[in-house]
Amino acid sequence: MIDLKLLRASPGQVRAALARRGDPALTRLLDEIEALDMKRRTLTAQLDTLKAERNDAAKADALAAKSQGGLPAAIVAERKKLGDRITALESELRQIETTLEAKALFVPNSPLSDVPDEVTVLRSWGTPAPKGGKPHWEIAEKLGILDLPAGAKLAGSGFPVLKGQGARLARALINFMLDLHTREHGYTEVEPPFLVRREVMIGTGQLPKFEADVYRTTDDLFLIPTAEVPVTNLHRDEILDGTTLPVGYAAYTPCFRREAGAAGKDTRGLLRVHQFDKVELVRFCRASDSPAEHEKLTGHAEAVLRRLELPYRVAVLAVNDFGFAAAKTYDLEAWAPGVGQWLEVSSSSTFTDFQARRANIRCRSRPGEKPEFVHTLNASGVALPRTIAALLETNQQPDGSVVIPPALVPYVGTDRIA
RNA sequence: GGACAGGUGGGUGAGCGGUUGAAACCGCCGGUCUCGAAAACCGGUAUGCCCGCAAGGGUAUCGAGGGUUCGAAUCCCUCCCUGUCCGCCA
Repeated sequence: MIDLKLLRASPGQVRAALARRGDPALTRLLDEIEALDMKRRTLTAQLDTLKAERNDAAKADALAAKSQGGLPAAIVAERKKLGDRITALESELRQIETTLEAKALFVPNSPLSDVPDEVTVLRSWGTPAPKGGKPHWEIAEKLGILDLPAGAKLAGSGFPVLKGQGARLARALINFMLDLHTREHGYTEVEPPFLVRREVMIGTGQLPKFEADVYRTTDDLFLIPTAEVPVTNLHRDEILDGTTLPVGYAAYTPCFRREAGAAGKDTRGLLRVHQFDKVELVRFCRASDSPAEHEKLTGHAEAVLRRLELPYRVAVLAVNDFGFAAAKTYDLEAWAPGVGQWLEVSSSSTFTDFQARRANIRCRSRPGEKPEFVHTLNASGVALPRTIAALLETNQQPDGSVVIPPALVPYVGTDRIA
């Protein structure tokens, strides 16, 4: 949520930062917001004066009513007039505030100043295998661990079915990742609801703008597109004790996304699906700590790929290329030699106070101090389908079998899927 | 799903339609006392918005949103949530 006070205090600065996102419609939106904010303040001032008048009168009337057993009709009429005026102005104000909020919810987060104009690869790890070999869907189909037609029969395209060692592999990855993050990175494991209320989706920024991308149930609950949604909102409307920050949560959930993608190369196999599993990392910290926290968080996601011995690279996304709510995003891309692509298996973002404002998550550094908004961050740690794709393609053998990386062997229960 | 009972500040818990942001207790912070601590005592302890450089002032908030009224924590309506019993069920 945009900071209206900041917009008021330094409109030039706010506009310049948002302009980098390259959306020309934003300027007009900000104009409207500024005008509404102005109206709101004028009206609020008027109303407060009238209400002060009413409160003073009510106190006097209370005494009079008690001693005289009632109020003169003239007084009652006068008070009623004042009351009616207040009611009228209040409904006007309410309408302005509703409109203002509706518009404000469509303003994206301001990118941090160190976000580049072009996507930039920052570092890479491991030695990518030469492009070649089979794509993961061919490997998996041959091994009988992936059944795309079965998924299509049940729910349509984009709903893969994992079978046998494939299902086992998915479960192994989930357990491996959760163990890593909870035991070595200090995260608290959470299993949240997979359906959430509308306001929860608004809190993290999926709504109101991206309603078309998410699934909604008939009783107005939404299937989570990521665990970020329920886990970040865990602390909505709270004032956290600043001395306990930062805190981190790790959550496994399925994720549901409609995002209608055209059929074709990118939608083949496991690369883009409507339902997938993911272990998500969410962190809450004080504002001053968030840049360092973002690096730490990204490192936690990287650790997964290193343990799995999957070559990857880290890129900082360009200013016009990352999500609505994010202020800065790193993508982790694992190399998949079969399809010959770097696959985005994790996105690591800092949201500064954008989500905290929407979800009203604050902290107090010391008792008695004014509460301030926390900063929220999250990263996939990591998403399963593309990781499985990279894993299968990287470790495929000439005989069609797939070698399991040592870190995963105890979880899969075998060192090779054949 | 059906029937009741409830939702008050960090917690417990009072509150007749009228100077109630709200008693009391607990907790927390500061102070006195002490070599230090405990105990005791004293004081302070919500958040948003608006005005103001500040000091401060105004206003709103008793689950949420509407309504009645000169005036609502208190009355009415809708919704949300919690508890208990019944039904159903992994």
